[in-house]
Amino acid sequence: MTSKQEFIEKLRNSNLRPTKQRINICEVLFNRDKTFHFTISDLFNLVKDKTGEKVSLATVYNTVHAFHKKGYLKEIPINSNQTYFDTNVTDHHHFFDVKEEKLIDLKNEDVGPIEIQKSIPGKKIKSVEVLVKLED
Amino acid sequence: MTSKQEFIEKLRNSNLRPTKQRINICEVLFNRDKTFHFTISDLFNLVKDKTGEKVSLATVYNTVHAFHKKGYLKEIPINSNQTYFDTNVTDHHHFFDVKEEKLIDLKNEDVGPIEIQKSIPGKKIKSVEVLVKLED
DNA sequence: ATCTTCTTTAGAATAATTATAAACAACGAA
DNA sequence: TTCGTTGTTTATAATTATTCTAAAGAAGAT
Repeated sequence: MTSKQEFIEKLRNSNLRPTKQRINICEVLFNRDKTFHFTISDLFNLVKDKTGEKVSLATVYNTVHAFHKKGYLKEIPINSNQTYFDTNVTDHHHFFDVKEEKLIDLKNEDVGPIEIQKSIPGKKIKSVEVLVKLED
Repeated sequence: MTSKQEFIEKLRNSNLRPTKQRINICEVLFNRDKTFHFTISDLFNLVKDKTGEKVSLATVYNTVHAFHKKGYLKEIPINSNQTYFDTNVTDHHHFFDVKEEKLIDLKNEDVGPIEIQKSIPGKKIKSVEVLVKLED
């Protein structure tokens, strides 16, 4: 069970004051067992459903972006018109079930080490992400 | 050098009639040596610059989508507000220069073999793609 | 308490994409 | 070739995701 104190700490670390609305957002994001893949729209609706309190869309965007910047959320690249985020911020990869449009986590040990044998002068590697598409 | 006949064939295979506008689009897309990464907006501007003839944005969208559906173009998943396409439809990997918002192809031999040690019952792997983000 | 600074919010602004519908072009049969 | 059918182009409107704005309200420090 994740405590309110942890939420407040996360918010403070992200340079956000712990307001009622933001704590409700944390409740939906982090008070769960399994990793959570979501769009802003998903989150917006879940906050209302789970806490019974309305939060404005702008607050959801603002909070998610701050968490993302701080590294408490990870953005996931899939072909979609909406941006997906993930509460699992460890270095990991994804299956994407093309038919069902569903994301599935891959543990780091599920994918062998990836060697990049090319470099661009003046640039360094920020991240390496693998997307494995699945079909029937 | 790619011929007009090839463009017409690609268009017909995609269930599109070969019109002047669509052939102009093909000219920009396929009449080149190296692989081409683009957004719809890039393509729209290049058609005007390269052929001297204006094409409506709607026609560009419609043609690109048909080619994508048929497999003549590939969509590249990057975290961006715009959708990127690639004329290289083989399985391959990418660098993405986050600052300059530019895609760079990685040859298959630039990336070591990738082992996926997990499987989902009833599903098989369709593709494995790596996106390497670069920063300064 | 009080003052400053940050936050919330509804609604407006923006940007990418998709839909619409009227004028027009390609196709194919006679 | 001509004509009817069907697909296409286009400007523009509609839609959708996201960001911005500015006024009212809440948190933090003293």
